[in-house]
Amino acid sequence: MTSDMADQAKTPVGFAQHDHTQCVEDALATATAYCEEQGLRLTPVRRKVLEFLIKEHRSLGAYAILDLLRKAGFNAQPPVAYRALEFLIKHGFAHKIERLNAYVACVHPTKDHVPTFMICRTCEKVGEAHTGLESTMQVAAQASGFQIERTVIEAEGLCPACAVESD
Amino acid sequence: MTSDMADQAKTPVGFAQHDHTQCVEDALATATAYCEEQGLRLTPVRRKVLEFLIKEHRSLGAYAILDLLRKAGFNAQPPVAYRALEFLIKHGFAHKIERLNAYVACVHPTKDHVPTFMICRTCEKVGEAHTGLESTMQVAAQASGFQIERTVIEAEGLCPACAVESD
DNA sequence: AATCTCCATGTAATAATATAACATGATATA
DNA sequence: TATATCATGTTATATTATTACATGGAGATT
Repeated sequence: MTSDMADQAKTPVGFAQHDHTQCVEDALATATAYCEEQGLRLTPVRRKVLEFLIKEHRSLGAYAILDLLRKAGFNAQPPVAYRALEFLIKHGFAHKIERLNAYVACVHPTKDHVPTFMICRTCEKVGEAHTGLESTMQVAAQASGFQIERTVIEAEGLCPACAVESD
Repeated sequence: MTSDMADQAKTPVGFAQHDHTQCVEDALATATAYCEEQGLRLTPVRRKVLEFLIKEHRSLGAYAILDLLRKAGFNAQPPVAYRALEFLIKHGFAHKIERLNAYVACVHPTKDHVPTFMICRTCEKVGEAHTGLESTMQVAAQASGFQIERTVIEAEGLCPACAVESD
């Protein structure tokens, strides 16, 4: 394990302090470059949805995204939002939080990984960590002959800031 | 770790062969006894819903349960099913599978635990294993100051039987 | 026994999340 | 330009879940 990975496990992005403007720009730039390189079409709707997600470190429901799209002038119906999300998820720019039926931007898109989400029940921020738990799961699964194709790992509780407040 | 726990990790209940009639009876008896002991009311609807869940080693959606209730003569509306499920989950007799928005009976009710679900995408059976992953998550969470209150761990893929078929 | 309280259930209405199906439009390439 | 492919527009509807309020039933208190 590199020290960089250890850092990630310790500080789920989203709770840590950081230059958020930069964070948003970087993520959009990365996505743009990656799509260019892969011949993927980061169309206006898709880009806009990604932007909405990156701007928050919270998850957004599909209909919240739809509202934002409308406010941005995209006179959109549900399938528009769902299709954009489908694209973003498929190519690793976003994840679905199953516990919330909602969506978040991925903190390090384009890399294949199994995210562990930490969902704050108070401020609704969502942090993405990488704990390597999936390898343990693989071991357990293989022992019983189960072939894992996708893994959902989500923890719900209090983020550092909200935990302090509730003392 | 006891050898009993190791066995559980290796054979998620649901995929292993077993005497299912006995399995159902035992589970209902355990639930009945536990409710008696705790002063909980395992009413007809609640008991029936638990029975439906135990009979399957698959998850059932709330509306599937509702249909079964109706067929069993319970002329029921959605809140009836959701309230029964709420009771069963609260007291450890059932779990919600977030990935599927569906519900399964717990394989060893009344014990506090963090289940790991293995969901077969073909036959839809759901196995419940216990991998101890939550302690690893606790460590990762504590390092960043996050307080975990609830954990969702679900893997989706092919169960042993379906994996063989798809070869 | 009457009444009270608590919990559970019955019922109607609606909210929130998601998809199906088909028409139209845009882009790239032969 | 023709054509194939992918993306979007649009309507309708499916699926999952909750709110709100009325009714009922069992045990405790008087």
